Amino acid sequence: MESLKPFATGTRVPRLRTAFQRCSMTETHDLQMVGERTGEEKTSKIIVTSPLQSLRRNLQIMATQFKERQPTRDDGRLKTVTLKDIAKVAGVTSMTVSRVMKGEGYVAPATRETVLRIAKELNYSANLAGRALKTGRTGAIAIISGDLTQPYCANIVCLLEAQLTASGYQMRLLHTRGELRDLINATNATAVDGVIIAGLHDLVEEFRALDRHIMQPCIYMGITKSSSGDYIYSNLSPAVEEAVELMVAAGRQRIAYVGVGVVGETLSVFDTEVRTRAYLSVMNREGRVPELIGASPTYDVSGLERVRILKEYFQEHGCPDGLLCVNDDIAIQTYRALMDLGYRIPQDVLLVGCDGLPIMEYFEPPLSTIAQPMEEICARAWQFLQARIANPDIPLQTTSFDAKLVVRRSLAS
Amino acid sequence: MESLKPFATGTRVPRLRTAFQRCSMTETHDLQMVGERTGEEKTSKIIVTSPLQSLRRNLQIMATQFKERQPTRDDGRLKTVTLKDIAKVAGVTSMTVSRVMKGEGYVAPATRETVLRIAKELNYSANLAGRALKTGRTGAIAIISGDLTQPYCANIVCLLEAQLTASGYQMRLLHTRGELRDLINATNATAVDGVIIAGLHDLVEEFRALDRHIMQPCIYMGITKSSSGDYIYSNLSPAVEEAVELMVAAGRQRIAYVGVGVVGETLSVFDTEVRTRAYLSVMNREGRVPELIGASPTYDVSGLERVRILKEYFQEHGCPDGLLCVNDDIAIQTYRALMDLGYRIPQDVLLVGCDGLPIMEYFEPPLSTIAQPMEEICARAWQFLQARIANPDIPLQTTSFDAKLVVRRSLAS
DNA sequence: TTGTACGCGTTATCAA
DNA sequence: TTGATAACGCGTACAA
Repeated sequence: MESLKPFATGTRVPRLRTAFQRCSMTETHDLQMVGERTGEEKTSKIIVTSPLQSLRRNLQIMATQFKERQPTRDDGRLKTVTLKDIAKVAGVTSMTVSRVMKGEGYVAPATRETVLRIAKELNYSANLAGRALKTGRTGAIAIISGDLTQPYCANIVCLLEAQLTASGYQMRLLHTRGELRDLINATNATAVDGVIIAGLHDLVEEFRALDRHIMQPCIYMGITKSSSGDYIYSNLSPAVEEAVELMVAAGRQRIAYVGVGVVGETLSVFDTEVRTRAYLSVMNREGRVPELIGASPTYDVSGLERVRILKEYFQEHGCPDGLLCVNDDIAIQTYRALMDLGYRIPQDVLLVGCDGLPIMEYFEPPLSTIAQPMEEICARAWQFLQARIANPDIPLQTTSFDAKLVVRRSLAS
Repeated sequence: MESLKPFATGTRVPRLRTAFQRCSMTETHDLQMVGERTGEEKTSKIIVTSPLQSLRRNLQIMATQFKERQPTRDDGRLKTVTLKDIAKVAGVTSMTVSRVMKGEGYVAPATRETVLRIAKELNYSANLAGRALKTGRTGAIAIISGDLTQPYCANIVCLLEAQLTASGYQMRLLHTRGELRDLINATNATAVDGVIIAGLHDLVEEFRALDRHIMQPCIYMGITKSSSGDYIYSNLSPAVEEAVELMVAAGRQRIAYVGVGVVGETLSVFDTEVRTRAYLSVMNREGRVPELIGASPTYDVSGLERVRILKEYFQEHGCPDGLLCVNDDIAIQTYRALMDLGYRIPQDVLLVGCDGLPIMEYFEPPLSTIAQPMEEICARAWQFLQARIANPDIPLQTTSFDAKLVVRRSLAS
């Protein structure tokens, strides 16, 4: 490791300690571009120092696609290229062009080629509004999801987006912080061919009570079943039970469940779901005393406030030696509370979350979690929805997937 | 703390250790619903044990909104209620109904009331395709964002969604893992009134080279400026310099920068941006030797692979005593690498990330970061876009916001 | 204050 | 293999 001198900003970096000194990727390209209408020529130099292949491929695209912006019409609206424009240039009718574009019906090969060339030159792209008006299909799917800032929801949206895009559909993301009624109305006002409801763990029950008002085919993804519509069910129970049994096997005495809701004479509705039931069931089977901890009275409480609540609880009641959290968010908040109070994981407390967030692995110690097979679930949801759209009268479609316990150091004593 | 007996699943929980034992929220509601066409009556009991007020409000909605699904037409398409349907019932023309719905033009109060009542009864919602076709406005905005599984992007999308929704616009989320060309094409094919480009840190330069092909008004949000279009600029330099100066003041000798890209004779394009420049500049000013560490040759490398690369680097070259990371993701990956190798933060290494992700605060020790004022940035972006849509010919709109260093324990020696 | 006529861009249908 | 026609639902322009 040689010693280096300081240098001014903007100068080349001489020699640095570096993990990647294998190759210098610098290349210079002369990029020639010709405007289609004006015939104007442009040349610009581009220096590529990037290993990302797509950049190099894009140089070609830039060269071939260079074109001026379309002129605007007198009324200020952008003049877009329509089927008729292409038809006029090609000397055919818009119907022929339509057939070529859709790839359906009989068109003479020569005609097809001409039309395609012109369409490309004019940079044609179909007006979806016109098509939707005629066909009644918008080629879009609404996704109703929970708060995207929850990585769990973001992940679902991402996976679904990949699915839809692959099938040539677009995604409309719906999400409201307000009344569910607004969400339902928004859904109906949104021109889509179908709806997927996902990641609304806390609201799904309420939502389902209103979903008769959604006019489009509708698929549920989640941890509750439905009697009225297609759904994908995530079965968390086996993994929850496995986690508790691991804690028992590790000799832990006081195994508690951290959830959302008010714990009173009756469990809060928020927690009368599958995870809580599984926890209570296995605790009963093991002859243990259940302990329910409310980290947050409702879902709309900030993370730091939950940390405060949990610290208060642990200070007042002492800390259990095994903690099962309703989701990874709360597991992370519990982690923070435990750290603040000086507890050690896993020596003093075992900790496990639920959702399978990748971030869990990065904490010290790495945090265990219960993971759902999200890729498969999302793929299946899209499959169900496509089938339902194609034929609204097919019988009820349902599947369930088992979640899997991911054991990391936070669960290994 | 009394001792408790186990109980069977599904029974009431007798008495539990609990943080919230204040109140039992159980209420029972009889819900009466009447079908509008059939006159059929339904009653169901709902038990509310939730503190979430919206649930209670929704009971009323359910009662008033109950309605059967619309019948389907012979051709299978869902029969939707149109302006004409309402007009027929109300004994007016569709134009009158249109005026009422848009709230524009003169309509007699009595007529308006009748129309509104009927529209509500028929559960009318406007066909966006028809409106878009006529007006050329879709009421939708495309957001081109990076990978939503990056919390940074998810946050932006969330904030923008709130902005758009508040203005009565819808959001179309565009994102491709493939060629940028596809993304551009998708943008044009998507019927939207405008585009916001955000969170494409790694690709924004490439993208900008192609953005002439985007037909709609377009706003950039990011850490690079543009000469050709409206943009919001996040100025990270002052905060980066502040972080380095803090490390210097703390007596740290070897202050390195962890970024993405290949470090060779020339810095990779990925890292020839504002953060790297600010780092190099302040190191130069302080008379220090810069050290650039490539955690990942390109952006599409998995987090765990980056951890591996970083560990390899630290094992080979030893560990710097101050680390500045290009973003929070990489800061978290660096954290994991340091933990695996037994380094202590902040005793052995000071660590700071960049993005202002909330999750940073939950690590032990809490990790410092550089935060952009995202709410303001997103609000401004939407403001710019609205202005540009209203009048495409207004002069270039630009603003810049300074990022702020958030000092936590990882930066306090 | 309300109505008539027309066209936005596309495609289904039928005719040639 | 291609063309003519009509219609999808809405809103602008103008007439009454």
